[in-house]
Amino acid sequence: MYSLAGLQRKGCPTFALVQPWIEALRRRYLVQDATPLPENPKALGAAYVGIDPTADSLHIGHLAPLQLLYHLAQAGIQPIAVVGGATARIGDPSGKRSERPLLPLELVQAHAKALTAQIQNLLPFELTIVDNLSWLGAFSFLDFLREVGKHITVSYLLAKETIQSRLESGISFTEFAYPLLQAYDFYYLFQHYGCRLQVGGADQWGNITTGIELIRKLTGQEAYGLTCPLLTRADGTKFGKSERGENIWLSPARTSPYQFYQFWFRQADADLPKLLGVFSWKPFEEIEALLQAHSTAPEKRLAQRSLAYEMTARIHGESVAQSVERVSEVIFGGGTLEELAQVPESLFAQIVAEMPTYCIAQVQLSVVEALVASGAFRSKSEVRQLIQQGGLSINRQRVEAAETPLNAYVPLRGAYWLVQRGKRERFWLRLAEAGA
RNA sequence: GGGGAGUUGCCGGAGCGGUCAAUCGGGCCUGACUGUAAAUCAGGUGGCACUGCCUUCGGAGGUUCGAAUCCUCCACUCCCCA
Repeated sequence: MYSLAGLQRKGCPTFALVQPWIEALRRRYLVQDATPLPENPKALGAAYVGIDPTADSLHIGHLAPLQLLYHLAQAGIQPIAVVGGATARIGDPSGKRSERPLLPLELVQAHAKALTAQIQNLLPFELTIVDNLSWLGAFSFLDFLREVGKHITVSYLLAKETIQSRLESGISFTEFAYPLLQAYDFYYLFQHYGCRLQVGGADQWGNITTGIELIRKLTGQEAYGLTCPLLTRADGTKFGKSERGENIWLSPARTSPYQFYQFWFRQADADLPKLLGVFSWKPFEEIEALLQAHSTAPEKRLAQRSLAYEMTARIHGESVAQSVERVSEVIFGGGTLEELAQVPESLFAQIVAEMPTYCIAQVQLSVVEALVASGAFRSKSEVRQLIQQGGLSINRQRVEAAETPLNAYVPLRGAYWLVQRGKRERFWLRLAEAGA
């Protein structure tokens, strides 16, 4: 038996991780904290990760814990994903500065459906997916207080870092009670699926240990917890958001495959060991070889390319990944306008389909007017400023003056202008047919 | 219930009657150098018909030639006492 108190603080290494199966995860940067774990992973029975359906898609922040599940499944542990149809209606205070608005039931259910499908497609093996609404939904408030609440003291919850940090800014009883719901999930899975391990992001440590505590109180048996680090980049900022601060979603409706691919492709060299370790399904040795090859010629961006391809293929499929990769090569390859114009029709169609495209209705416009009218930019000042700074190119040619008429640039295939904003952002401006 | 402090641009945070579209820092954007990397340096960061004009400093009124700055009311946040 171990002391829970000693395990609650994040970031303090609690003991030596000697088991080889854990060591394999650790060198992939997938381990932040763990309770003492059994030597044989099979003793864990099953492992689960919980995801609350607070949006209609997963984003890449959800991937790391699922990767834990992936590797555990490889080690022979049955993987379970809990879609938190019940808990999403309450709101997890972990890592949140302020109270969250309550989500309507129908919305949560729609989200849960979408996430279930995504999770299923994400892991290459049979996976049990359950919704905690199926057991928490039936619980009456009184029964919950009697059967669950009785076993966890307020002071125990108050000691949690996630609760602590919210005491000043305010936390409702609803969110305060959240850890109990998640604890009960763990208990339920322990009883019904023989699940003894819960995994999650580092921010879930408090909730996980609460579950372990509940299981111990109710059954006298031991359960385990394992968290992966919340990813940060080498410069200390949060990983997983675009430069603009938007999430990178798995749903193509929210983040296009092209943008998804580009996101991975742009990662900094210094972050690659971590990113490949965490996200790639390649064997560790293969990753090391790749990093080695990368370091001899970093300008080739071998590692970024490999990572971007693998992730895009996993999420959006092999053929989309190929297409997006080819498109990126053509668009960023630095080819001249002539080369771009001579691209085969089928590839050109692909390029246009994959990249963001903005439409205008007529050509009798200045560059500035056209870009604003198409919706690509929010204001004319923004475009003018960009031009002034030399950051705007159309059809591979730098725009020198804001008043330049758009038709000073000959459109590709009669209707397309390739717009480059800075060195990374590229999109199409398209002349829409009058009737269309 | 009583007393006090506050609400400014993406964030932090100055400004306390005119010279304020608002110091500064962070973030973000762009350029140079490069490799769609990092670091560094430089510039930019409300809108427009751009040497000018228009709309911004919690909301609504008011005082004044003139307000982010003063007054009144309202809303919200925080702190202290009970």
